Amino acid sequence: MLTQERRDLMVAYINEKNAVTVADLMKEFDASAATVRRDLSVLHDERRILKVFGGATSISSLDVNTKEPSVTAKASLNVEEKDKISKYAASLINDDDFVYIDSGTTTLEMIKYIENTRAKYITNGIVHAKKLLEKGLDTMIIGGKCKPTTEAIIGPDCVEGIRRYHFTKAFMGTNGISVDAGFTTPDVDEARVKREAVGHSYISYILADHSKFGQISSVTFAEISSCCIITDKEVNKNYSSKTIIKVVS
Amino acid sequence: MLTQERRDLMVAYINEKNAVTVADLMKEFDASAATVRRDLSVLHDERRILKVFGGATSISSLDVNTKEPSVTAKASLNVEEKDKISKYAASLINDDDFVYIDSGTTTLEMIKYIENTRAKYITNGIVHAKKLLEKGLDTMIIGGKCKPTTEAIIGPDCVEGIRRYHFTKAFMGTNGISVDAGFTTPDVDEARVKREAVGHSYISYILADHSKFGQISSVTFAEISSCCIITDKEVNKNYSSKTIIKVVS
DNA sequence: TATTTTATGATCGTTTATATTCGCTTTGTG
DNA sequence: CACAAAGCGAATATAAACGATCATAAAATA
Repeated sequence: MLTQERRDLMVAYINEKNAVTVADLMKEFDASAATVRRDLSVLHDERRILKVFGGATSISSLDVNTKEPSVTAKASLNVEEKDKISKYAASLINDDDFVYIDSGTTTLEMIKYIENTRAKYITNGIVHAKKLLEKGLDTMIIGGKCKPTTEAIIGPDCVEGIRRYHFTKAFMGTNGISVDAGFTTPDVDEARVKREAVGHSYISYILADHSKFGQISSVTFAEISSCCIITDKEVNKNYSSKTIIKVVS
Repeated sequence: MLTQERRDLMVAYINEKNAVTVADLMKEFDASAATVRRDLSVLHDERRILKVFGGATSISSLDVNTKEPSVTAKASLNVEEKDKISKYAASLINDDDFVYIDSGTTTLEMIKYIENTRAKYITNGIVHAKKLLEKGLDTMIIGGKCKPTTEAIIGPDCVEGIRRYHFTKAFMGTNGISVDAGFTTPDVDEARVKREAVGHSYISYILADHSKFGQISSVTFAEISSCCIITDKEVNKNYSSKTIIKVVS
């Protein structure tokens, strides 16, 4: 059997079983322990499996949730709500709109549902730009420094880049919403970019599920009354007096 | 049996079996090991199969991303040569370099081999930026309009964006190299971006396998003497008098 | 027919994959 | 905590596979 063939089959085998020992693989593929370990090391380097002590596990079972490792179980439950929010946000885009799409997972979700091909789109998310292009949309990207973790574009060049445009609609993500602190995010540089984007948009929409209400991160990027919040549940009447909230059923 | 006929049948055979050894093919097609290997090398360069140690595997089984399905059998892609060129180019990057990486497949290959984490990188390729980030490198992206097919960033904003930087090294792709026409590419907008990048770099390297020599596309983006060519084979002595050529063994 | 181009098979030094062995580290259990 | 068992990476030797080269044969071209 070919080396490559054995490794390909090994990946399939591990994915099927989800977790296997070195001994299992030795029997299954009739190879020595050294060979199996070598294979696992290679496949691990290729990111095709996860090599662990004693054997290997499928990578796919974990990879789904690794996007935001610090997020607690509480937040990850709101998948369905986020989906509805994204869908509604996408439906707001009209012909000839000049749309800014903020980096972040919520806005990324939104791109799936965008249907309007007559609008123009601009984003500071690398993955966002790629997704927009794949949908055949008229896409632009803001230049600047790339942030490793979130694959967002930030920095002074980015801020300056935004400054020359005037969007009709901006779709933003946030980490916290509070009446006093407004919309907040943990990263200073990201906050600057967000602030500039909101400032250069005719209307700004914040996409946030109900868990974001009452949360405050380190840096404010917009006042509570400057944006329209799209959410799934209005948790507190305090907010309605300050800003417009669209509750998605 | 015709050589071409044998190779066509070989592809079908490999696709059916998904993975075969050289010995298998020798028996099946009654040819020597040398001939089988030669065939496999050709078919690999043509991206019709995957040549691996000991034999070959079907390409469809693994490579989900069939980026260029329209490539005809005749268009040899010179995989091996491109690989060597990319590797050498990557080795040229030093500490504190400010490196521009042009969009395109050849330069994308190059990123795999980049090891210097002390240099700064800037690119107009969306996928390039993503790959650079994944390697943990200090990455920037140029802003502007996104071109759907190549996922490159182009347009006046992009040109203006480049204008404010001064690179120590630029790594460029090209479609054609000619003594008279210089370096050429089919797209006008892409040519403008390339021209600007070369103009703002202390040294510019052109990554091109030997098949690019003598080719001329619609738009010139640099004179023949303005860049250093990194290639695998110097086809014509005419070039050496005009520019510096590094031939990779 | 003479010459060039292309395909093929044999040889040879080099590279790659493998199994085995040997210390060292991790894990689990008393 | 201590100790045994299992797992691990590194080093090594061996066999298979490889690419490069060369000479020959077939096909195309002039």
